Amino acid sequence: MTVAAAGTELATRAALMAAGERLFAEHGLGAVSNRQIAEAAGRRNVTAVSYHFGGRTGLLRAIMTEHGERVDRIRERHVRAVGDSSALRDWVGCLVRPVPEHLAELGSPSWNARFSVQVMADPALRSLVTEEALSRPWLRRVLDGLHHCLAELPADVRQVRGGMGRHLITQICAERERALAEGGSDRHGSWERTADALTDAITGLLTAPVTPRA
Amino acid sequence: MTVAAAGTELATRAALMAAGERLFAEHGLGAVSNRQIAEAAGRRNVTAVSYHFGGRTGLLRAIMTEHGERVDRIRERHVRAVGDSSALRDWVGCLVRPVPEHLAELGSPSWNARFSVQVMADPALRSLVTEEALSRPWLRRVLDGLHHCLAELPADVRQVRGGMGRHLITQICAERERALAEGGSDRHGSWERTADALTDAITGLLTAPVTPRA
DNA sequence: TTTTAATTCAGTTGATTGACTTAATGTGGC
DNA sequence: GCCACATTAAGTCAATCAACTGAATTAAAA
Repeated sequence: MTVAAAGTELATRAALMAAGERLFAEHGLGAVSNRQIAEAAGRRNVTAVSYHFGGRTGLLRAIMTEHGERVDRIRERHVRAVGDSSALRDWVGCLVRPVPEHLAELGSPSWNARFSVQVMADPALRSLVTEEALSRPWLRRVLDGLHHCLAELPADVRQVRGGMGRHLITQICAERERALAEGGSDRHGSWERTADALTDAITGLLTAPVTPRA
Repeated sequence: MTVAAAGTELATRAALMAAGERLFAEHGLGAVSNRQIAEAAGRRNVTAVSYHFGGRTGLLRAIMTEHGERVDRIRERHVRAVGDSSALRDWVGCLVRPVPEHLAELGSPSWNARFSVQVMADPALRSLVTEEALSRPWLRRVLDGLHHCLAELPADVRQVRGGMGRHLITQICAERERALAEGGSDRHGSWERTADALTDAITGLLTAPVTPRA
């Protein structure tokens, strides 16, 4: 691959990824064909997705990886900032904040949060998401920190509540993204307030008293 | 429509609804055609969905309505039991418990929780779900009760946290349903424990302290 | 300039889709 | 026995899809 050729290739790849992300977020995975993505990306070659990504799954994976890496880089900063804190809220912040901060960086309208919801909802692609997420080292570090703070919580409860936190981050960010895209209301501070709201809620959720089993 | 004809029609309608619910839950809305539903329902008439429900949306609506009514009937019992309690946890219970109880009644494997996630995830059908949900009188009654208990919470926070509760119920029940269908582990008590876990978590989430805006 | 490889593109194939049409089936009412 | 009607079946239709083919285009390298 030559340098300039790489340049054009990357331009097309990026255009396909952006178009795919947007269309998937707007209409759902099942309602968008590879043709529509290529056309929305301004290519008259309907096989562009197949050529550049080997197929639909390759495109999805590329989109997820790009955002996943950027989010993990933000998360690294947060982890370094909290050091070895043993305050639960610090670690919840490390879990939550990178996501809305990333979305704020993307500007408005962003599509990534809604895209993620679509991929998560697809029974065949579900595993792809968790696999991709758990490959991020700084996320794993945060999960360790949380685990440490919640040592006294029964293992099964900790497990379930962790899943709740994951769902909350994904879904609430998608909802806010949707609201921002539609209403276009106060963009400044919106993501910060979302981060606060999620941190509050997830901290409360994790520390809630456990009803003893009957 | 004659009586016996109605009998056969209902059998086919029910078969189509069951098959559709299962296929949608397993593979996602976009991956299942009306033909496949008819075939899975044991009909060689590929236009059965169109004939009985007027189309895909009609089938989805019928499935949602059926379960929605049954859940609301369970919720009625819970509301009558708590009376005019002012304890938050009672009202959270009224919100949460009807769903896992309904799923427990359906037996294993059930598909409704995963089906609901699929419909909720579809950008075009989202409104259909909330519209259907808010048409249930006992759900509205519960929302009033919750609102009353959370009067001191800022309106926007109450709004967002209510959405969090909704997502949690939907997503966690779907996850448990999936686990039950795959692992088939201890079915007895599983839904009860899910109800407890959700009630604990949502109560904690709703009562968490609110970070003041900067 | 010529070569070379990456990329784009138009066109084809075979399968699948939802919507539609028409005929066959079966059932209750007369 | 016969009719009217709801239901099922079977076949057709145009549209759309992903995958593939081979030619045209592009631009760097020789």
